[in-house]
Amino acid sequence: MTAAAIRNWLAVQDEVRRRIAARVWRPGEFIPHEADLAREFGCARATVNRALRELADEGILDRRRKAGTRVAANPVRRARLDIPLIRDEIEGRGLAFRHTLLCRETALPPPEVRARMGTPAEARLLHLQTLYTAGGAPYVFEDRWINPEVVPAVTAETFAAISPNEWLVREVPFEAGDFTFSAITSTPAEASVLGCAEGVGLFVLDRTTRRAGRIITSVRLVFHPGYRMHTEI
Amino acid sequence: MTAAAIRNWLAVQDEVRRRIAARVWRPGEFIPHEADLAREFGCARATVNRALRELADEGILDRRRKAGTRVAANPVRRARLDIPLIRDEIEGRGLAFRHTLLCRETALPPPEVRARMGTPAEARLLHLQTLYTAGGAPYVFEDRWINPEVVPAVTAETFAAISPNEWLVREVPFEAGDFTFSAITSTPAEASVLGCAEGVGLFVLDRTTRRAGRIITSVRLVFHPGYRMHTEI
DNA sequence: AAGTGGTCTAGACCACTCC
DNA sequence: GAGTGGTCTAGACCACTTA
Repeated sequence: MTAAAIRNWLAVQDEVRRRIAARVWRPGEFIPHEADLAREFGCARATVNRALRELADEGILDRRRKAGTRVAANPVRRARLDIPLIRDEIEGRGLAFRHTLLCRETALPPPEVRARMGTPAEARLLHLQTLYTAGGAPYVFEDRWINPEVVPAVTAETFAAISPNEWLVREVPFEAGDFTFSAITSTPAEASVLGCAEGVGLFVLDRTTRRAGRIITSVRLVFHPGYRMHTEI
Repeated sequence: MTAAAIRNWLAVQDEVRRRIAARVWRPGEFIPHEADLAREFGCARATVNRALRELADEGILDRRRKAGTRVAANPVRRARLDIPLIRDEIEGRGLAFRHTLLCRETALPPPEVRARMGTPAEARLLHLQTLYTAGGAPYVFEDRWINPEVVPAVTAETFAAISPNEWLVREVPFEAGDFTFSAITSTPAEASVLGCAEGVGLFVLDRTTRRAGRIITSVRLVFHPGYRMHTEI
């Protein structure tokens, strides 16, 4: 059986994956250069480059100029998490979405929020607490601080018609940020808001978002018991 | 002020990001075609293509043949989670890594594991329970089921010298799988293994991995209290 | 049917890094 | 200094989708 030419980048990628899985190329070993593979597969070097570049992005290959390309010795599993709008997440499950503003004040943030947001000690921030419900049942409790100096328009918004989550995505699109996932033990306050028992494990997402180096908002989402976040690789 | 030519794909991407952030191109709107942008920026269409393709991968743009390219209306935040080897994670924090096998048996899995793994009702699987410690303190408890029909070599392995986590990554590289993150309330058994109180929230990662359509292993990782998983965007 | 993005090519030059 | 991957180009054809 003679191998057919491998002329498109997906086929090249599959073949490389196959060779790694079949131990033709072992973890830590160098694989042939782009030019050699292009000759072997009967395609252009750019095609091989695209295939290998994406495998390197996935953490499967390790590439360095001059050194060459090797199979990653300690493969990192790289999962991609999609974090949708809360409204989309709830309505995507066929449930009715609703948000209720529990608190809207301008106040001095607690020290840990101030540290995350890097604001001066005397800076007052907008503080919003919102409960999102799915089909009437508490879904997630949002505790958010916004820097009005970075987003002045926020001071005029009541968040009656639109939730803070949606308003910010619409008003401040495509910023950078960091995410921290963890678990907490519910306090009496959280138990009361989410309508669950005190002392149960809750899934938490802390997010801080920046634009042009300035921190816009810092938010903690505390999900209802049993919440799961899923992804595939 | 005259705009300089934008000739490399990263500069093109930055400029597109800038225009979206500056509301030159608004969510839901079409942006110019690749050919027009290439002319405007003074670069090749392939350069624009690479920039726009990656933005589409990130969920920022929505591209369709014939229709064109538009700014995503409901931007999904897409976070990338790196899930390293447990050893690397612990040693990366400068702590001593150690694993202890608490259980190694061949048994009938509980129904939920059997459902996840799609094995016949009478199939016996290898069951491993392992505690991983960081600097002597419990770090994560691993409860794993392995299908020996898919990975026959596993029956000969004692996991004394190498942890199940590392063995599988080394033996079965680069497979597909799905991940579920959640929070649980610690049971007495988990509290005892992890050396924490009963009834606290613990971060949990459930993972099922496949190769060639067959399910290799299903694992639950229960992390110590206070564990955080972090990523940036 | 036509227009858009998706891809491939052959060649070239550049940037980085190891020797 | 030399060799590798990283990128850009100009052109071409293809695949998909919408009008």
